[in-house]
Amino acid sequence: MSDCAQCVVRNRAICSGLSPDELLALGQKGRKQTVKRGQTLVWEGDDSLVVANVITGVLKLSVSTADGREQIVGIVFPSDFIGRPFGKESPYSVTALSDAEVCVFHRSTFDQFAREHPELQHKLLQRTLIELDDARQWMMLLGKKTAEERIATLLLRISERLSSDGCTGPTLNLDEFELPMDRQQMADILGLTIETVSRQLTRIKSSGVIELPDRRRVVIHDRQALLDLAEAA
Amino acid sequence: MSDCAQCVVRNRAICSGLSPDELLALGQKGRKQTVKRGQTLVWEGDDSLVVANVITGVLKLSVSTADGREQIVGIVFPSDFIGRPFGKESPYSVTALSDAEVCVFHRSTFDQFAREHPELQHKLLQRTLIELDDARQWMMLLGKKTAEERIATLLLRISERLSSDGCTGPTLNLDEFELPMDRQQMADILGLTIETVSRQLTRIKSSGVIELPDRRRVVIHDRQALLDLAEAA
DNA sequence: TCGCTTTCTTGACCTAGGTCAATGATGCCG
DNA sequence: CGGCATCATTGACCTAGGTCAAGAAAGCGA
Repeated sequence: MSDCAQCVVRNRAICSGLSPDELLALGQKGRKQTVKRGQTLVWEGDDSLVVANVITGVLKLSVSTADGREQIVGIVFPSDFIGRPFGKESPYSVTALSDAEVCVFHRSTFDQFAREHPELQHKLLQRTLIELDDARQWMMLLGKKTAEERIATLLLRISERLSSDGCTGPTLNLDEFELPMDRQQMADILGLTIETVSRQLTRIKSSGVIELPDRRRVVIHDRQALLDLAEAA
Repeated sequence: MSDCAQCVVRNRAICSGLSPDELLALGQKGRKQTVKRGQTLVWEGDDSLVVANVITGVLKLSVSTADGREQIVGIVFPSDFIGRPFGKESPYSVTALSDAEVCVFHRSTFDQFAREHPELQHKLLQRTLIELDDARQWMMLLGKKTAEERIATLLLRISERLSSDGCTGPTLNLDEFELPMDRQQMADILGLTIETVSRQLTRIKSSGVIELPDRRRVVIHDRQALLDLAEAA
């Protein structure tokens, strides 16, 4: 890794609390890697050899049953952290949903560095706690919400997440965005089938709350209505 | 708190890495509290004022929708940690499923102590990472598993968790245990209704894989068969 | 621009699990 | 004990969402 000081996610990634020389030390241990859409960086059950920061792109975390059912258990955006520090096996696969750039570390190297730098470990803890809160919110969605509520919730979450990325670029319009995934992947996140996702999207579209100019693009016309559809906590 | 050195969970709780004098310092900041079955220690959305270690008993973490649907997003056993350090609001309620004893700290006091003791923070991080892995396994269950698979998975998980508690007592029989929750709570964990839970339990019982001597008691006759029913990752 | 492939939508039908309503157990307190 | 309240089971029925099967619409390489 050459220059962390120029990194587009330097203010939001876990590196952000480090002093300039710590940053340099950590930076020397990492390397930038590009990942093509569809490429899997880590396989479920494999030894967890790497961790990484996401610089650009979107990736999914997924687990599968023996008979091939897949559940997406997390979506990872720029500035997010990937991988399972302090653990031998990765409990999920990490796969790119779009072309992506990540900043990769050997897990053992990173683990050691983290243990020697409490500030980094604290950042990691904070982030993990937030991820846990998110995962639990998602458990509520998967356990108790209707298909329509799930779709509405997902659209809102993605729109929030994508717009909050814009700290280096111009402020993005919260109400118009590109889905970083196809219908099947939406289904795998929401615990639904692709047909149900499609049907609910057309339903919400017909009601005028959203518009779908093309497969990936979403325009939210009435955010309050969408919030009402998403209901709940 | 008087005597951490005698604490029954001292070897497994997050305190376990601390030196004797650190333990003493932390111990002086905490206090033992009993919680009655059904009593709520922390409310969803409230300011998160306390964190705690569970000494005895079982508690649930739950989130609710505006219209009263409840999802249990975590079950907490002795030696587990409760609460949301480094965060203002608790994203879930914490309620006792049985009478329980917990060792409570003011959140801000605990936060500060943790920041000053990297070893404690590391333990907390490790534990949070495991909880996150568990939550994600549960997302798979909620998103993709059938009612029968869910029930089988829950029974196995509880039996593992209860038997691993026995580090101070005699080794408990893994295959016979008391459910720390009623049918409604099982339903709320599994994203099912009470009727479905009941039906699936009788189905599995009829097949001879388990026995249900009374409301709470479970005997696993054929663990492998139960594993097969639980299937998946 | 033309095929070819992949993705998405839509329709017809089915089923796992939800809902509603009794009925049966099991406490528990007097 | 005996009467009530809680909890669990069971049955009959219903429905949200799954399954299966066509199409329709994009993307894309030549």
